[in-house]
Amino acid sequence: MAPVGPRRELSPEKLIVAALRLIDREGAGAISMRRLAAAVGVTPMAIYNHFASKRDLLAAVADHVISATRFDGGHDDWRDQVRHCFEALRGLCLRHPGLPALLEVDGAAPASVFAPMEATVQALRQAGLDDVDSVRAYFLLIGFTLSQAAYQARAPIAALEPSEQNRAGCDYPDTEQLELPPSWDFDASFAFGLTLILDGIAVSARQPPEQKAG
Amino acid sequence: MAPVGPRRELSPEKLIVAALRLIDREGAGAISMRRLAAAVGVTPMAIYNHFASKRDLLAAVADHVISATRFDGGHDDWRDQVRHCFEALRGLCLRHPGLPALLEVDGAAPASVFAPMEATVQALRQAGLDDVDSVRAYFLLIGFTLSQAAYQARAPIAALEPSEQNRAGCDYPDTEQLELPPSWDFDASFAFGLTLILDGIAVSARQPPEQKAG
DNA sequence: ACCTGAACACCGTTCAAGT
DNA sequence: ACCTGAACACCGTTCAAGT
Repeated sequence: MAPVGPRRELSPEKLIVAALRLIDREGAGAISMRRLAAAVGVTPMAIYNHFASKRDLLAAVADHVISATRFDGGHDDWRDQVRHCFEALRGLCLRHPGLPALLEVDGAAPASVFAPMEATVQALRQAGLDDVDSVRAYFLLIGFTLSQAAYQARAPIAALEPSEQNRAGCDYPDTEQLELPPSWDFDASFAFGLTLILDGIAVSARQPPEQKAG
Repeated sequence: MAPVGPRRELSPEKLIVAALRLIDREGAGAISMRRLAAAVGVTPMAIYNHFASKRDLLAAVADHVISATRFDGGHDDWRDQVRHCFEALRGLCLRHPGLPALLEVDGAAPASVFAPMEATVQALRQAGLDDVDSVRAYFLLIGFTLSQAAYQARAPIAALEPSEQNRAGCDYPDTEQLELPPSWDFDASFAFGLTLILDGIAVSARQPPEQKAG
């Protein structure tokens, strides 16, 4: 006889994975204790043997996703380090479109939000910022990255894309007359913002901005 | 006999004002059709005579707050213009702490989010950015402003402030050893970020950064 | 046109049992 | 230790009446 696996068919890990799949597939708003329970074939109250509350469960889901990622790319240049960190975070958000909304839930932002902070603060110190300015720049970077990702995740449903038909008849003449491409390039928009912030950090740290081609 | 006022004691405006007061006092998560109805002394279903859905109501609340604000300060310098615009938006968020959360609700971000866009795009054109980069910079600015305000509104409840006790034992040595003041100065953090972004825009536009004292 | 009351299909969570 | 089932106090919204 092969030794049987763990008798318990339910576990925190199994719940986390099922919750993440539910969130990725139907959005962060679609998850409920009852739907998650049904998805793993169990009674809603069974979940409470593994998590004290829905909030705790969501925090664990966020932590599971974030702690599986390395934000420190081991780059020498502080710009490369910061770039790597927030491109990794953005990649995470694109693969798990519910993640930004998850981190906005009160108390669901877990200790793991300090992981990208660690990598960033190291880099910004190297750039010449002091402790307080490093944390300030970190909040700017993470706010920018998460809001862009949340916006992108919402865009297809909420029709918030700055495309032609959303701006038509909005009573703001300059906004209406903007010449924008028919579909918004979120990748380019993120790259633009990240470079802009890095240039701003360089100015704060009295370093020259990055060399530009052309 | 003085002419009587409108016979109708319920109106969209009355509902909007009551909803805003409820949101300001108990947070955006505390509002429900039933609680709002009770607050104005009416049956929940009476609201549906004035708004098609809860989402429509929340959008109207956000619109009411935002459209009462002038984001264009009429400044000549593009930096002053952008500063004015986002300081006004931030002031709005501080007076109505539920506003950032409100704008994150799917579809509740109303046409009025284009009001700060108008003032910003005008200024950024003047700075020398093209249409696409102006919109990109606008998204950066509004994402930064709203995320900072949301973070600040959440901080007292969610204990997310980067103060000593929240970072203790978080397994990230550099983060733990940061020398930060015991209470976080959100105003200074916002000012830092705004200046940093303006400097970054200046670099993008190939303009010299702002002159610094000292 | 505007408001009510009952009802439907949901929530998160507590509590008392079962094994 | 772990799971169930019933129940409580909520949701947003539909529907049929009332005026």
